[in-house]
Amino acid sequence: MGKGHVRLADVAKAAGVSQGTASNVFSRPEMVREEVRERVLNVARELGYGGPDIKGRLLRAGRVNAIGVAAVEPLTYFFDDPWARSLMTAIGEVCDASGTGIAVVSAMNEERLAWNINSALVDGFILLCVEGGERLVELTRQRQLPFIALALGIEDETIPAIGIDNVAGGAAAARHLLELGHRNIAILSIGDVDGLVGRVAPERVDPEMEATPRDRMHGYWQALAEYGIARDAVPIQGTLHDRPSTLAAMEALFSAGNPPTAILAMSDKVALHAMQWLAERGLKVPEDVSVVGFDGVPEAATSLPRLTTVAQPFAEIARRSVTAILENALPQNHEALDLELVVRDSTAAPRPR
Amino acid sequence: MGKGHVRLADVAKAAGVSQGTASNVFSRPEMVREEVRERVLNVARELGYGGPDIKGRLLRAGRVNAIGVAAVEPLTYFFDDPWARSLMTAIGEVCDASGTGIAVVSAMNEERLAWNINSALVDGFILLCVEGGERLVELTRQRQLPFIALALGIEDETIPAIGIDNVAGGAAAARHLLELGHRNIAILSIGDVDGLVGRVAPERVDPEMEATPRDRMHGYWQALAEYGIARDAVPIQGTLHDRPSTLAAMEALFSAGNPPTAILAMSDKVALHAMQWLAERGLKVPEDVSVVGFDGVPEAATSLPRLTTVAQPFAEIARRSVTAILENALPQNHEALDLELVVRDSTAAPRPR
DNA sequence: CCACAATATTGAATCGATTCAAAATCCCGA
DNA sequence: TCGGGATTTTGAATCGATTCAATATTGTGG
Repeated sequence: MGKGHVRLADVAKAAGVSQGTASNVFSRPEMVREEVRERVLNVARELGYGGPDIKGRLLRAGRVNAIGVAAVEPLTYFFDDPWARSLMTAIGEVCDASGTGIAVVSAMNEERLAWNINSALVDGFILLCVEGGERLVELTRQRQLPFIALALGIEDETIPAIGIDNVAGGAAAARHLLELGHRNIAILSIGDVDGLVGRVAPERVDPEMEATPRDRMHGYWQALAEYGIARDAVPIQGTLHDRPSTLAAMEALFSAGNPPTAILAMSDKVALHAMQWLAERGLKVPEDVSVVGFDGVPEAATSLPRLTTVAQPFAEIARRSVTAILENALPQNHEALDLELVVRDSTAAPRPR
Repeated sequence: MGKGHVRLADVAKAAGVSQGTASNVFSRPEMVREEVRERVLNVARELGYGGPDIKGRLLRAGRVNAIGVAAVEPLTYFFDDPWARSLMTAIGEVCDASGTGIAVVSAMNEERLAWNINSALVDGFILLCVEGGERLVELTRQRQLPFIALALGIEDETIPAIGIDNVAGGAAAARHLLELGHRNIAILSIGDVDGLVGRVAPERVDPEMEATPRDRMHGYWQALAEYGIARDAVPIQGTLHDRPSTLAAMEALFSAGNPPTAILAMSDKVALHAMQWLAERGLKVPEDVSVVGFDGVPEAATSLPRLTTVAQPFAEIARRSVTAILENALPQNHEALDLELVVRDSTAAPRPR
């Protein structure tokens, strides 16, 4: 910190050995005679030298031993959002095992994002492409480091990515409700486009929605069709994936005539907020209304009632991502991992009427 | 990434300019004639040069523009634990505003922790001293970077730290319950020492507990004493600050005769688990049992019922910590920030009997 | 057309370590 | 005491950029 920063060269000179030897004292101590080693160590202590500076070492080694996780979201996203946290936790587990560090990189604005991506000291990136995925990928490409995109809905097969089978997952969720006997189902969609809040017409889904919610929607529709239910018959309420818009969506759904007996929520976060709204309105889950979430975040397992959801294989996603980057063995094709319907206490047959 | 890594020198040579000029093209473009700039940029593109490598720049500049947050916990802790997350979110907010990155550094074991601390590419550290704080401080000291300790209960005034007034906070929490009329109160303590699980005798608090829970305990006792209640009259159940041990503690508290009408929990996490246990047992909060948490994490504001708690000034702690490190203006004395009692729906007068 | 100021470019030093071929030293048996 | 293999140490090159004093070029007014 101070001015007179001591460096390895200073220690070497003061101890009367070459810089190479001094370096060895710290990085490969077994290589240097004990007597010399001790002398150097002593001098180092006297001078207040705290061991090799990582920056110098880094320049030679070229390896940082850390991976960056990036998203077009504020930094708080990584610690706030249930999905991001589930993923970060899983990534943390893998990194812990391999002694790798994690740097979270994010951005308030475009310009800063570019700068952050370019200056992050990492060996590679995991990209959380929830929003603005294309841009994020483009930016990261320039950095010329290994990266892998998650939650990306893009067709471009040249982008290393790990995906999940959102269509099948959505279908499983809807089918579960249908099998229980529900025929009056409403959908809570997610997205960050302002236009897609409030009642959303089915025609707008394909052109306007991001890939993830779009695929989930198609999954819902697919199962619904199997039971002869038309798209127009299931109301879609768009949310901004936050509490206020979810509450508003529920309000709209239940203030209209013929309220739904079951809700398909495109994320657990939204589902959990919806359940809170229902509880505050005195509606019982699952007796009055069934709710199915999506993602399988830990909160879903401890909510009251515990939430039925479609779980992502977070551990598997994390494992593949981290090893792909660390070993620079990026997947050549887009793999879509399977999701698993986890039935818990938030779904039941509709009340007979 | 391949083998033939292009560097600035290559670009310079290929473009027929000096390395200095080439450097300027990227870092201070206004300094070089447009014609030259364009030529260099073109050559760079052809060669596949992706801009200055951060590692080289770093070595010169010496500044990373990132701060490390460290704890003697696995990496998952930062994304899992409510308290850590609240802090991380607050830190993220401050860092976002100043364009600073965050690296989380942690450790499974001692050895790895030392290595991680020493090799983290950061300008300074924020230390989460929930456990093993002394050791963490010692390790970080060697790195000779600015650091600031949080949640440290240590007397050593030479350690830059930001603390909170746990005694006053604990007293406020207890006083709140006492004012409501509760006289039969139980305490849920927290700690990672195996010995302090289950029923804890008051005598063991001072010698065995970590500073934070110890101070909170003294705060509770202080208020209790004001109302003439002896230490021995309030049962203390130790938890490991996780779900299973909290559930076990509640079990013990309520299976004995004369169950408490109110619970003082030393953290919101524990309080929230306790409330879940109560709900599952059919006990109503606050009608049957009042619960007060500690910390003021966001979950406490959205739980059902919303949790009364003693809130830490997370934003203020984060602001002070980050600016202290970034400006290398570390506090010279231990400041203890005030806590605020936030009364919500989990506390009420005890049922008349 | 020249002197002189303003602007661009160069080249070498620097940041703080690691690495490795070559040189020096050590150790041991003959 | 000497040879020669094993072990240590040295010194210089290298990693990939930035910086800045010195030099070259351009532009302007007289």
